[in-house]
Amino acid sequence: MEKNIQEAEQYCKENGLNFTPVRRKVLEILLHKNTAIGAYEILDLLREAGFKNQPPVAYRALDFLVQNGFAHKIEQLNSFIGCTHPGKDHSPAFMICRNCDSVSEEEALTRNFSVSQIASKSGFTVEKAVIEARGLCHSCTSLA
Amino acid sequence: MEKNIQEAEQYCKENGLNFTPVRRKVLEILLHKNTAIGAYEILDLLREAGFKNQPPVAYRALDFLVQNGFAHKIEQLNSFIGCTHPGKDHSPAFMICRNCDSVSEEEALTRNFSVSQIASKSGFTVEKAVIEARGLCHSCTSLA
DNA sequence: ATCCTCCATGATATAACATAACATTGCTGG
DNA sequence: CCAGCAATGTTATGTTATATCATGGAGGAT
Repeated sequence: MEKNIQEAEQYCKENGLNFTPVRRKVLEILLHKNTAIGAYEILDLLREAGFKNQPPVAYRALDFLVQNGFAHKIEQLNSFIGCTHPGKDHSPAFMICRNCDSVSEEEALTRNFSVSQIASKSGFTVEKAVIEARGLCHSCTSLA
Repeated sequence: MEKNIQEAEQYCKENGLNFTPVRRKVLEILLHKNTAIGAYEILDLLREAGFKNQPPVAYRALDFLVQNGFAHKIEQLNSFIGCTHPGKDHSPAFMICRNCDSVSEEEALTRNFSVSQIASKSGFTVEKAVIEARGLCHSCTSLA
């Protein structure tokens, strides 16, 4: 946990990123849970810790963390989770338990994998899968 | 398009589902676009068509359509798209173009596939992939 | 040293998305 | 007839997210 924070700090230093107190705090909050948490819950925790607590405070910090690979947004839950193995170039798959709300991040290496493979490796039983790719469709690629 | 509606109607008849006017209208709205559209935009179109337009009207119809496989929610966009090949048991993957906003639904058969496979088949260039599975984690499965 | 610019934060307001809760209607079967 | 149920009507509110403009503080250029 503390190790993850320090790695983030190191990475920011090396890459000219500003790892400010509120960004650090939000990352700490995220890493202290293994469930995804919403922006407004983060906001409450920030207030308790003495930070300002208007929505943009949380959303800005989250944007920074997501942009730089320290956190991910879980779209189905409109909430966020700390990244347990940051590294700029990964394409994660999340396994969200409907019973205990735990979220585990699995690496979908090179985007070449199958959900069932990943799930069975970790003992997860998939009931529903959301797969949404963003990019350029065939015609828009051609135009470029 | 009209064919899809009739199939939906037929399917509902066979399965004791109530394909009411507002549900039909929402499905028509969804099928007339190849982009995903938000609940409030649907609401506007419903009003124009003479339906009531409080939010629950749209959300209820959308729930029905999603429940029964006639539409899907695109989580990244908080919006909805008509299903082009309904059939109770499918596990779709969506390719969302950032340039023209088109969304294409590909079948991720048996949940055993890879995003890159699907994408290359359709000429889509993936920039980011969201993969989120819901179900039961290992420990919660054991407890059951 | 002064100023300028940039990035981050502070603060206010509002937009966009979604659901709770209760009332009403209209069908269907006893 | 009327009880029960599914769908819809209606009002209100909850939840998530962003736009916009103001302020502050660090670091570089002259």
